[in-house]
Amino acid sequence: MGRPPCCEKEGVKKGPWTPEEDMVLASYVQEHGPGNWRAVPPRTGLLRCSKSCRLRWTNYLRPGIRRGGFSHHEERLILHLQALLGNRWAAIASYLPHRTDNDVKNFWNTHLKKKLALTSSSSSPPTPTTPLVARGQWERKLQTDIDLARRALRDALSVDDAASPAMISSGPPAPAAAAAYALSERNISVMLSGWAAPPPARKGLSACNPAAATPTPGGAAAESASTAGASSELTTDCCSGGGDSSVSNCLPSSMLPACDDGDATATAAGVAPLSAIESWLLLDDSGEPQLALDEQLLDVALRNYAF
DNA sequence: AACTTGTCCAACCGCAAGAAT
DNA sequence: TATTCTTGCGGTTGGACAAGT
Repeated sequence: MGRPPCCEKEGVKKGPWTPEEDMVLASYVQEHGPGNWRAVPPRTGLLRCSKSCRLRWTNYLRPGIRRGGFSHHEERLILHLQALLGNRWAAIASYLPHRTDNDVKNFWNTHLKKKLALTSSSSSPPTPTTPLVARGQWERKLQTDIDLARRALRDALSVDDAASPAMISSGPPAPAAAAAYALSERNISVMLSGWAAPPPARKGLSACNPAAATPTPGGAAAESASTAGASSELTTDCCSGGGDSSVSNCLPSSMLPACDDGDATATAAGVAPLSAIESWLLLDDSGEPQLALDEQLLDVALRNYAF
């Protein structure tokens, strides 16, 4: 039997969400917590399908989401992570605490892709001595070049918040037309700032990485928990024991701990454990110049990206 | 001023994976 | 074990807006 549609097509509203709908959805999630999206439309009276509700929440209403331009550090981070992970936007976004996968994806498609295209076209084309590195080859290479990867990742993850654009509360000036709505959106975020419903223990990513998959109470909390939670994303595959293991292949097995009871307990208690990968990243305090590594990683990104 | 072209991004669609039954 | 349900993810689209002609 084929998979049924997520919702009835008739009587379902599509298109942009109105502030009123946002308020209804935000209020519902505030009261019941995210999850069981199937129940949201009938319970709230929203003429939206469950999928749309979930998407609206995760991409827009969820507290702590940063809107506006990407900083240089974020840009570099995306470049590096895209070279490492490919188009796994959710995984990449998990390293950018206040960005959604949709935002990262859009930013990649509208900015970085072109940037890379320009850079690659202006630089010397691949020659027989610099063959295009297939992803699998790159991953194998990375596996044997852990030190390079470690330093590059650490560098990429050292996002300087001071250099980042302001958060929602003091975000970049919005177009006048959107100002009113931005205000209501802001209000919703403020309203939800105290939201503290415990994240439901769900499968895979959610279980290992509550910060990335579920809202955390307040921006500060989300910020503090995000990095460790995000890093746990890399352990998801090993936890679930399935799926694409390319990330696992990139890293030594010792850096990919199982989701043991200790981790689970710490996560459940709201204390994000220092993940193995972060420990790994923090090991090297040599403080060597990172510019060359940046260039190497960018080179990898350029060669890895097929036009 | 009117039209065309380009950019940005919110939202939709379909697939896959995991959980539930 | 098989089937169904629910959610997450990545690719793509459509509309609003800006810039250019």
